[in-house]
Amino acid sequence: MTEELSDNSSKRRPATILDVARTANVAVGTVSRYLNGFKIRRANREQIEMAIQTLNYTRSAVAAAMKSDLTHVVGLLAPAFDEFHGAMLQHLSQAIRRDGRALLIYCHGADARIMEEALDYFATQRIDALIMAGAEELYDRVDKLIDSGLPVVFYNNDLKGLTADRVFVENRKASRRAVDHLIDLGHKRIAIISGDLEHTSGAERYLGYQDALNERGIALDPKYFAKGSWTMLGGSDAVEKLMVLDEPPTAIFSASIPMTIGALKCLKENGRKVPDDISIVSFDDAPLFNLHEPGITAIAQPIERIAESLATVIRERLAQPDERPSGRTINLDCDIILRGSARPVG
Amino acid sequence: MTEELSDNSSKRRPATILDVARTANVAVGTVSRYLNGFKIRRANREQIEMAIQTLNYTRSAVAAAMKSDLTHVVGLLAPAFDEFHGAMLQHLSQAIRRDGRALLIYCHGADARIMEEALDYFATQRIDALIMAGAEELYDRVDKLIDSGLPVVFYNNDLKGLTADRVFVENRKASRRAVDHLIDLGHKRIAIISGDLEHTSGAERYLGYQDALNERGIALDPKYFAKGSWTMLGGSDAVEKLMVLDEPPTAIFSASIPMTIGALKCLKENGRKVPDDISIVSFDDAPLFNLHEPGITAIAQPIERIAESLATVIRERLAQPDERPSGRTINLDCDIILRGSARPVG
DNA sequence: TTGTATGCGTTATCAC
DNA sequence: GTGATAACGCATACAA
Repeated sequence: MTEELSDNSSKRRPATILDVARTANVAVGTVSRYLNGFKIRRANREQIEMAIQTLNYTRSAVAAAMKSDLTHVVGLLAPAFDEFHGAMLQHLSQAIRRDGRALLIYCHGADARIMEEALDYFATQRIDALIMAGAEELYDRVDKLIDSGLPVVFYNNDLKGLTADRVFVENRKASRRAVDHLIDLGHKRIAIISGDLEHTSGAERYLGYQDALNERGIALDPKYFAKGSWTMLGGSDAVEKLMVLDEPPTAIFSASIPMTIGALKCLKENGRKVPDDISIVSFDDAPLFNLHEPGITAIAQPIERIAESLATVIRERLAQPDERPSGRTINLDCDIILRGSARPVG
Repeated sequence: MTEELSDNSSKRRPATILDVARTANVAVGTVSRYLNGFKIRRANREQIEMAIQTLNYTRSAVAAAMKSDLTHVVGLLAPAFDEFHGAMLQHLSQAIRRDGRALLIYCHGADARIMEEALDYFATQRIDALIMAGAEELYDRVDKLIDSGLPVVFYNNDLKGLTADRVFVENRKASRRAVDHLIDLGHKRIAIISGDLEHTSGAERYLGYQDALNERGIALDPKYFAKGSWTMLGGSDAVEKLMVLDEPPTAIFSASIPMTIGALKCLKENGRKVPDDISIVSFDDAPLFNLHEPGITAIAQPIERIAESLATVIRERLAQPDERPSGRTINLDCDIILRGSARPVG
């Protein structure tokens, strides 16, 4: 009975805008106006500030969201948080922080069921925007989400046909440059450890590989195509197959960090020296690639600029809630970092 | 004027529980009960399910949160998303997903101002629980948060004196084992590249270093203490100082991955071979440490179990909202992974 | 079991 | 500028 009154330390409900209004002797509207940065009478402002202090008032974003339909939360659907996604997340988080928002993250580990679950969760949570790598299986559901008014931004992998913003890197161009580099060094038997071709980034990296070979008059040889499925295990399996070929490749282009690591591991276990026995170039750079002996020549995505671009796109989209144009696409260039893992053939 | 009616594709407001009730010819209460998994009449259930389908209804977590005071969102305040935090985040995210929750993340980059900003943001968002590494500067504010009823879980660094749950690893014991290993190999001039001693994890790792030396009768020599401040740059600076000593160390214990990388980089640039010229052991393991030549002997934190423990602690705490006991502490053991970077002295 | 009515903490729309 | 009041969408106590 007296419980509720006596126990005022642990379960006391937080002060509301109403409490503040009462304590400050003003109307709730006035407090609300103050909180939202509108001009109010000076005397009132001081009263309100004092009341907020004494009551320890914190405005409830959830109640505010009911009216404004804005949660100040941005969803991020990502497969994992490896080197690339970790770095990306860090910069992204810091970038949208400046707009008063934060990231609500869902990690799906390439499981389609979890992706759908994530979409449901995000829909329920009424996030302001969604950042995700496209996945064909999700077309209908993402379409619905977009249709319901949720701004979506794709990165890494496209989901074509949907009205959304997009931030990508020039996968094809960069891959071509990487393979060009190998050709420049005299390599002709160049293998690719490819990501999933259903992913646009996987497909484009393969196309870049193809471009380079075509342009330099080197015939595309299917036996030098090894699927690595983006994973470390896939990378080592791929190298395993490549090594037993009659004419094994003299150089490898690996389409991602985990696959590169797998490849290096397999090479090492089989006593193949990089770059003496075989050259390798990796798409995506890792801090330790520089320290590895030899240093791993790699394509570096401009992670910071990707994050900045994502933040900018979202900021601008959310600043004009009514517009719904066809969506913009940003394409960022990558750098190639020359280190020791690729050397002249022979 | 007719705008609102004609434009029913882009701006149509989402269906509410009320719409569902109307379409299904039942009362809102019934729909609510259905949504929350209570038993209702079969015919009604079918009507409701159909209505939800046709109306494309998605329950609003924000409205629900107003009543229940539960947002199903857990805050995570982290300094960065490097190897350790990235892996941790991934497992944590997947673990709490099973409880229907997701992580709202704020990245502070060791900036106290941003940490406070994060706390404010989290308070406003009415998260269900907060996971964070302790930081002395935040004592008062976190205290207030806890006092207001927010369950807090500390990891990595403690913030002593607060009533909260805690999930840590045995930093001291593991560090001692690492240094023991070096002593076993005959090293006597063993340096530590230390993290920040204000952080409990930094302090404990130092204590473990000290324990090992003490127990084996090796005098603690202040010139072998080098502060690395957790960063890569700090790591290389520390090694720089160590190398110009009259009697440089024959072995180094580095208290974190970035510092280890910095140390290796500096060693390499100065032509010092690991382990021929100097041995090194790292606290925290990285995937590429295995590939490095030589492999880096490292202490591996049980990241998955940390994540699981955090998830469990939160699950249980949230299952008993009324209890407010003194908080439990979980201490997890680390593994030491022997590779080639430490070898007998001489 | 089901329907009704009220409250959760804000913001926005009015008159004043 | 300010004060009163009506939503926002859901959950729930209570009556039926």
